[in-house]
Amino acid sequence: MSRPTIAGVARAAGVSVASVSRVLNGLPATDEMVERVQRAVAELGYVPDARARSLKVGRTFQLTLAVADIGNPVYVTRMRAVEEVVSAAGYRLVVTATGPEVADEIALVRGMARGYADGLLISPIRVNDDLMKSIRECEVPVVVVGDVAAKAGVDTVRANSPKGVLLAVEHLVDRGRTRIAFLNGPTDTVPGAARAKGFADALNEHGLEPVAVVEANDFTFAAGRTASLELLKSGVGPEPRSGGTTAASRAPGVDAERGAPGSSRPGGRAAAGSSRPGVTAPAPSSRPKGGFDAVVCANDLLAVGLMHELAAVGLRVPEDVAVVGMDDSELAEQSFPPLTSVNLGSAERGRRAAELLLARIEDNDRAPRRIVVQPSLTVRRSTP
Amino acid sequence: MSRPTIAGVARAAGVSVASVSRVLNGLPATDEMVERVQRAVAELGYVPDARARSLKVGRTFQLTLAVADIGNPVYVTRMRAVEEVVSAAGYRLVVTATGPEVADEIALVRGMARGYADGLLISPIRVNDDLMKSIRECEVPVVVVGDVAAKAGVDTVRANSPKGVLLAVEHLVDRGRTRIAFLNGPTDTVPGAARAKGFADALNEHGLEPVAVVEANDFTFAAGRTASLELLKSGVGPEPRSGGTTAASRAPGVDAERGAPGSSRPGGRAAAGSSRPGVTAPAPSSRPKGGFDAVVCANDLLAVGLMHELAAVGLRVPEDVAVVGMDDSELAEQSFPPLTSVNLGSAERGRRAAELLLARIEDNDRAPRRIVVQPSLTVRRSTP
DNA sequence: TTGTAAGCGTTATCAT
DNA sequence: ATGATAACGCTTACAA
Repeated sequence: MSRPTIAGVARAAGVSVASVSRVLNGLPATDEMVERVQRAVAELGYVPDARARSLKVGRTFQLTLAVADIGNPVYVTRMRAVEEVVSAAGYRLVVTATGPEVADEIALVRGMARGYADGLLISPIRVNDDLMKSIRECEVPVVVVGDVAAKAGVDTVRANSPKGVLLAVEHLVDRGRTRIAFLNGPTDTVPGAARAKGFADALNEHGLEPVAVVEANDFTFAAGRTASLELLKSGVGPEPRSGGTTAASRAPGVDAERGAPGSSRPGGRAAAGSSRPGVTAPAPSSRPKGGFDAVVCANDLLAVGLMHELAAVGLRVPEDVAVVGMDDSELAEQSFPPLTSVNLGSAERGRRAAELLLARIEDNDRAPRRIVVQPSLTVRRSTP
Repeated sequence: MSRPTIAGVARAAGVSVASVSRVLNGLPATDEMVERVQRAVAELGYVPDARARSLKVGRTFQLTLAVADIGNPVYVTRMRAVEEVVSAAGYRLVVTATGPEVADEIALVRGMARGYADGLLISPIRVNDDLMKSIRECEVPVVVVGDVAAKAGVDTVRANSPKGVLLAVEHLVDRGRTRIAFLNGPTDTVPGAARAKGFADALNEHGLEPVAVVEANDFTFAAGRTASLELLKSGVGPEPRSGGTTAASRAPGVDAERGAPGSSRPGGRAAAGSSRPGVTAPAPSSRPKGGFDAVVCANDLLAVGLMHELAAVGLRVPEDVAVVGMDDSELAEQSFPPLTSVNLGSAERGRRAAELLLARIEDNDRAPRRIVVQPSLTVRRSTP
């Protein structure tokens, strides 16, 4: 026997389907009616069909959260926050993973027209006009978490990345580090571009020259390691190229634990650093002596990748190199040493975005809002 | 103007709704018909309503993956694997997070009757009869990833935890460690119980006595730290209680970096260890001298938590204490030192489970299958 | 307060 | 091959 429908319940209770529906939806009915219906429902184990219901009422009471990479720990914080406000409002949250491609995201946004959910929360990594167009034309309300053009006329909640990078740089300067490198993610992404600019501005503001800027292929641990290798090989390592005692020589018993990939390179490549693909170093004349003593990383995964490579060549964090990450994800506290990280308000952004989405579902005519969440710095042990 | 329906397309194309439906579903039609319909569809930007469709055909072409804790990195591996086979089969994967409570999971399983999806993939942390009952009675096919009673008559894909623990112990013994402690998660959970038994058996097989068994409140990083503190305080630390030179005294420059919580306890509590809640230590007579030189952890998060506390009291991994985790999640390679971990086949289990689910959707009468995925050990640097 | 019936957007059956 | 029409399971006017 198949699943009971409202008709079956009505028959079993000896009432009309309309009455069953009313009781189920808490509309006025006599006590006896309620009683009879509830008994029948319990007896048959009836559960209303959400599809039929939503087909009729035009709402699914589901909200979709689209994330590009479930593997990034920054999303778990966000998901938890979103889930909280969404379920408090009586909605179900469903999470779907889009790939890293813009096309995947466009397909997802377009697909919302199929009626899967009443609204969409999306944080695009890469953005182009087609994506913005599909978002604007989406059948259901969309709020985007991330920095997209204001003219888009869509609700957004974004972080203040430049300010975040500034906090990182200020903290480092505060702790006496001025030879600062930057390990970024791909700059053809929204966060990558924002952070690149933020870093340039922040250094500028402090009258500093960037020691090196490396761009990882992706915002992942693996990409972070690869890029860090480049950073170390690029000739702007922390060892001074002439005399001076640096921390590196004071790290006994740590640097010998593993073959140090960075140090097994052919010697004398220092000068070639700036011509390496993916690595941008200032002209030798303006480059500070002694390479970097601190690295700002565009996210925590990259930072952890970097710390692994630093350890591999016997450099200590924070003594030799201070490292600060961004996102302040769970990984930051789990890493060793625990990572000083810029909290870009991932949870807060999720919460606000969810609220915006709910508000727009209530009233689709309200003017688009653009919320920006301010960053803060969580100091842990990866900086002095 | 609202979303176009199939009727609108029919009108625009000057044909019947039935014809539109046919063209859209690839049923036979003249070239001209196809042409006209497709033009109208493109013109109006028509997208079929999935709810109406699934109401009619009885299938949603969506599959639900329920996870208890999105924060656990073991799930990202699993999700990726599941997503791959599911989308290859033309289904959409939606992920929903249940809480840690059995009640949440029961609610979710029951809720499937609402028609959200065609099948459910669930890995319950805690299991009771009610949950199994709801799974058995679920309106849609369910496959459970995890170890549940065979009599349940449901498709399952499980890991071989005991074998996994055995691999860990064998590896440690192989590397000369015999004073092995166990950091487990809650034993009222499925994996917790399985791993507890596995540890006892594994030690038995090697003629070893457990040095200590600690049970964390949860399979999380935070719980791992708390429990590790207990492990260290319980009096079965690696320092010998009488004479002898241990590794702890050979760790210069590492142990002073942070106030060592474990060592600030009131002295002379060693004997009280076995009476501490949550800590089970063998009777003093049978306890090996010198405490543990290795710890097996029930998952990677617990292991990382432990490593933090070990570092805090100046113990080196793996020199002083070898640590092995379980799950071989992304965190294992990201942790420092990289964690030797038992690969319980998380991805493989996800893949097989998804296949089982698809097969059962095809044919609901097939006999329930119980697949077990064998573990392997990934050796990294947290063991000598 | 309760029942009857229309209709949400599809697909599928039946004629044509 | 195409068109009219009856479901799918529910909610909601409208009538009684």
